[in-house]
Amino acid sequence: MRSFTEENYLKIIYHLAEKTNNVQTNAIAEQIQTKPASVTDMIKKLAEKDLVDYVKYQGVTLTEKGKQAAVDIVRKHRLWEVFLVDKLNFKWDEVHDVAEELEHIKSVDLIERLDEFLGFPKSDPHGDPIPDKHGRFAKTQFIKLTELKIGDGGTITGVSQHSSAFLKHLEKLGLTLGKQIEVSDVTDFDGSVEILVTGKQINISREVAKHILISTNGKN
Amino acid sequence: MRSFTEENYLKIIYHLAEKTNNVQTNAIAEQIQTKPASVTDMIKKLAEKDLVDYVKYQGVTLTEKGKQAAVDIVRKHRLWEVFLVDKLNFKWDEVHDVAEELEHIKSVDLIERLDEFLGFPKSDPHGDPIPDKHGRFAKTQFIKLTELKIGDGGTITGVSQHSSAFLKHLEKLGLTLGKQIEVSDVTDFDGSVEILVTGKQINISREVAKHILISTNGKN
DNA sequence: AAAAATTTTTAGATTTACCTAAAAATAAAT
DNA sequence: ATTTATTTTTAGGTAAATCTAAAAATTTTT
Ligand SMILES: [Mn+2]
Ligand SMILES: [Mn+2]
Ligand SMILES: [Mn+2]
Ligand SMILES: [Mn+2]
Repeated sequence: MRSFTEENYLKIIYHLAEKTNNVQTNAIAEQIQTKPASVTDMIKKLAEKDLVDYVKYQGVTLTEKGKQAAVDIVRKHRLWEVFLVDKLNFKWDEVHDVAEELEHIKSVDLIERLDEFLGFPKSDPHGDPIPDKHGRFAKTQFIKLTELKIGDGGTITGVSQHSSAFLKHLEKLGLTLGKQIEVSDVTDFDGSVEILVTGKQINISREVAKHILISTNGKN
Repeated sequence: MRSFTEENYLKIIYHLAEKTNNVQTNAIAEQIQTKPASVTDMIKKLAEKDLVDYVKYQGVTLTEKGKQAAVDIVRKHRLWEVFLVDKLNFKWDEVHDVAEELEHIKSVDLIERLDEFLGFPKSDPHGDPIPDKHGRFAKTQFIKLTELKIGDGGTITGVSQHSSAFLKHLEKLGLTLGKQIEVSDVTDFDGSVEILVTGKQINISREVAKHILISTNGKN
């Protein structure tokens, strides 16, 4: 039986490993809101259980077993988020914290039935892919809005920032999942991006654009 | 913020208090699967937080505040059970353990929306009443099947035993919530009860009959 | 009303997940 | 190649929830 805390560590390490191969102690500490010394303690425990490979001072990587466990938690997190949005009418900026709790409920049966009840969704309210029961999922092929050139277009299919403030902001701008956009200009001065969405011309800061993920129609 | 453990103690004390006014240390220990010494420690903590009234060697009673907290957990437990049965097609004997975990999820918003999603159910899959958001609920007026006399009838509206074994047994006998029954005989030898249900005559042990709750039609 | 049995509490440890402060290792800058 | 800065680990401690063994209070029996 894996503890609530162990599960959180595994998930955080998994997400950090998407960026850098070797995950550092301080990075984990920051994410998990704890001190580096505590992280070292927990890492030793996870290594003891063969969930991570650990070389002193060199950071950690998840073992196959650890990766499986982490993906399983990610699966639960995202399925619960779908449930909250699709069935309980939560907004996409309101679901993360509750899902953080729900993802630790233990029953396998529960999550399989929930998956079925939701119609086996492929992605969560933020466009992130939902692993199937074997932990498999298609690697998403999104590009950042900031990588588009003037004249390029595509569909908003994800976000790389899940803070409530950011998501609320996008909602207000009408930049939700599925919307078609086209880049009409990029301001030299501050790098802000002018885009065309649902017939309107709007300007968004580079900071915002950076976290909007686009799937191009393959036409560019 | 109340811990998982504190919540479990409050709920157990609440349920025990339905039987006896002053709840004893050993009774709590048995229910919570721990040792009396541990219970004493926790009781002191709960008393410190004004959740229970405690007199050494005299057991505990919930304060108004403690009762509120306990009823809130019971509400969550029962709503989740309804969700599992109505939406995820769990059987009534499969839901208790998962609900034990789900009842500790913290968001108030979540539970209000879940309540609405389920259509504000008044009772759970075992016939137990679901408190509303203010903790109010009608006191159920069931009688035990064993209290019926020969010729008396009524509707099965609850059970006072939630073990999977018991519930599966009832299911097999066709004794589920809502079924009309009538007592046709009581065996002198072992006190077993012969009942008429959906046209069939069946015999159930006194032990089983004791845990079946009946609402009479007021005709007796 | 004493003695015996039961229940409850205290005392002292253990485990898990943290912490702070200081030491050790690694990386970056001069 | 040293020195300096940063990162990571160790050492030693704390709080929550548990435990065992023993003491104290209460209840039951004689
Ligand atoms: Mn999330
Ligand atoms: Mn998400
Ligand atoms: Mn239950
Ligand atoms: Mn129930």
